[in-house]
Amino acid sequence: MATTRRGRPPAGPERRNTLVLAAYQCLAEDGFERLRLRDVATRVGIDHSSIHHHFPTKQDLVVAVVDHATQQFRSTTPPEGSPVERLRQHLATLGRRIVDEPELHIVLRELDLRARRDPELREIITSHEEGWRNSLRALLTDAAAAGALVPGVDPTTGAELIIATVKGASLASGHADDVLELLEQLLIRA
Amino acid sequence: MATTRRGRPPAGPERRNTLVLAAYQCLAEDGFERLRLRDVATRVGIDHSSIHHHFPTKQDLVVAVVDHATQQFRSTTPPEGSPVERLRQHLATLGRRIVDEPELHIVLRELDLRARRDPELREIITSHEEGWRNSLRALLTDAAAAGALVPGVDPTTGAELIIATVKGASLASGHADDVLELLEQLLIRA
Amino acid sequence: MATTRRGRPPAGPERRNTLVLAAYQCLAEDGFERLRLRDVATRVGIDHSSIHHHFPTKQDLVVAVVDHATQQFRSTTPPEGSPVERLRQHLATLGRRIVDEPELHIVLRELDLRARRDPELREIITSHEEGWRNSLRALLTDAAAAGALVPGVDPTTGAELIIATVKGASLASGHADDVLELLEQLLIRA
Amino acid sequence: MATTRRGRPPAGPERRNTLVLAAYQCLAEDGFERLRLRDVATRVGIDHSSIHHHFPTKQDLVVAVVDHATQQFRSTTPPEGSPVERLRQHLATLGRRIVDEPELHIVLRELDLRARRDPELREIITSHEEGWRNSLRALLTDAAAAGALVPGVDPTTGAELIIATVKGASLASGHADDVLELLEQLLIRA
DNA sequence: GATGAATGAGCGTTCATTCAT
DNA sequence: TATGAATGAACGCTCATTCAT
Repeated sequence: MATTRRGRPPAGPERRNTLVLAAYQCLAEDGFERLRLRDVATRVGIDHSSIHHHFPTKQDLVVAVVDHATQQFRSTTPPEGSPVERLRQHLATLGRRIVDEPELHIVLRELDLRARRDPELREIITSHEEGWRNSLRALLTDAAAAGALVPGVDPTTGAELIIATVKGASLASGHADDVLELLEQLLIRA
Repeated sequence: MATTRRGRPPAGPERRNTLVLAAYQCLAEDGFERLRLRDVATRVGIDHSSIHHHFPTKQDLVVAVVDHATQQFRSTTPPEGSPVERLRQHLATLGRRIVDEPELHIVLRELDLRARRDPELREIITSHEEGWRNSLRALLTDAAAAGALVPGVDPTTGAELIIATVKGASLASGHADDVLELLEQLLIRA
Repeated sequence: MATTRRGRPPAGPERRNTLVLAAYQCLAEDGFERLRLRDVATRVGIDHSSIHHHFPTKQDLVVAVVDHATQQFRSTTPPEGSPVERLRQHLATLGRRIVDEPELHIVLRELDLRARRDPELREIITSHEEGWRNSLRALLTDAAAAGALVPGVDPTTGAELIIATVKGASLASGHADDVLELLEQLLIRA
Repeated sequence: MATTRRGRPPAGPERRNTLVLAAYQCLAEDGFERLRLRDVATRVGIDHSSIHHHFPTKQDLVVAVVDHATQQFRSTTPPEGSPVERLRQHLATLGRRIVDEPELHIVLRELDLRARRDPELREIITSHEEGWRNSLRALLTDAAAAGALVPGVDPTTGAELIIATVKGASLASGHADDVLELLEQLLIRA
């Protein structure tokens, strides 16, 4: 019942995931501009032409990376608790992650730009972002109803502000935690 | 009264600027990933090899584009008036521009990502951003001294917050004006 | 009984050697100045980009050609017999070959000149020539000890003289055999 | 009567010679393979397109370089004295020059190879070499008639041997003087 | 004469993709 | 599945040459 071979990464259906992860890391390190199937293959330890057995085209691999990245992000979305507390934790978590592991958010920013010219990616990215936006809007609406928000904050625009700040903070990742903490203070009633 | 134009594209020393502008537009449309000297040349109406007469390498052209873009941005930095008014106008101007002519800020975001791997670009981008940051910090410090800011806003972090939000807003450019207006309301005492 | 040949050029691991041979012939015909990967590829019947599958860079192919040429030459170095007889046969063989198949020696002369500016080639060429030089020196020393040489011939300088004459004779290949025969007569006691 | 301008090389008809000299030096340093009109122009201090005012094509400049090089060589051909003495001095002069200023002979070897594929150069080179050959043949004939030569040396083949050795010695220029001295000793009766 | 701008053919190299094994 | 060989379009860049100024 040998489930994993020695040394070499496991072949079989997991190979797909390994490739996605490798491509994801390549993207984080070198950007779309220098994303090469050969590099991805080298990272995994297989021949570059073998990639096409798992992903017919480069674009298919890219799409899989987008799925991976958005799922990674989804795991950071609001947990349980009061609306204010959930908002607080959401921003705190994002701030910490951007500082500690900037790769995910860098990749997401690469994808934001790429999605402008790539309809297939745009659809995935947009739909994912829409989920995030709705979640934030609901959170803000609830928090406002509970009187926990600074008055005059439209939940829709507030959600947009949070999204923009998180995105921008991930481009200059050094102070993302401080920036998002300040944003939180400005939004939530003392 | 064009005395010399006859079919050929208008040569002369402006050719360099024309090329920079064309490259800038290519970058805005297709991103770094698909920036091709041949496309830039076609846009200007010359042979692609002629580019090398003005810019020895592609990188040299890219650097010139970075200079152009940062200068374009600089022209939006705070004008005259009271600190609060200048901050207000700065954010308003940026919001309007991001909505009306998103290209500049898209290009700047491309450059942010590219600068992560390109030391030459990083230096230019960093130095330019440092100027912006200092300007914002001074503005916030003055506004705070005048008691016009919401209390508890550290000027340094505040500047960082503004930068992050502007950058993020330029990636989802649709509501940049609303987002930046909200940020302004949150920062400035009613 | 060709079971697999059908139109396509005969691939397989010999492709590398085929390419080296083709490059060698191109070099003999057109010189370094006009050595083009596209010409080499055409000669072999493959696309020029395929060369890079076997030789990452043009220089790698050139190095392989140098190895080929020096090995070709090595097969003409002194065989068995008395020192005088071996020297005689060596010069006779070289003279005949230069007249009959001048390409090899033309290529070697191209390499001599190229090696002046190419350290990688210089090392190979120099080491190969050193072997030849030592072999000649030993031959002359033995022949002198046997009293078969004209008196007053220093083996080291004698080896140098032979090398120079062979090289020069290959540039005006018409009379190489006569020239080398005369040299032999001058060196060896009647 | 200012015959020469300050600093800059003199324009006018001497510009042609300056260019030939510069091209000659480029050729000595980098070989035909890397002979670039731009480099020649830079050396002279003018724009590369200006070369075409003096030499319509690159080939024309090359031809002029060939003329220059062969003339340089001609100035080393036998002077006055007895045949044997003239032969001696000829070889001694050549040996010394090859050691002291190898460039001329390196260029001549470049030309030997290039002439194989370039009919225009071949004609010049061949005609020049024919002069040298005849001169050597006459020298050897006279020396033989005077009983100063080792017996059994056919003047024609002897001339060929000298030419070959000089050429070959210029490719491994280090010991050219010793080599040619040995050749002289072998040819001339003690 | 000399220059700057432009040309266009051609170069070595890259890379996603295809396909027989 | 995986590989090695091959493809072909495209790329940044080079360089002799042309030509208006």
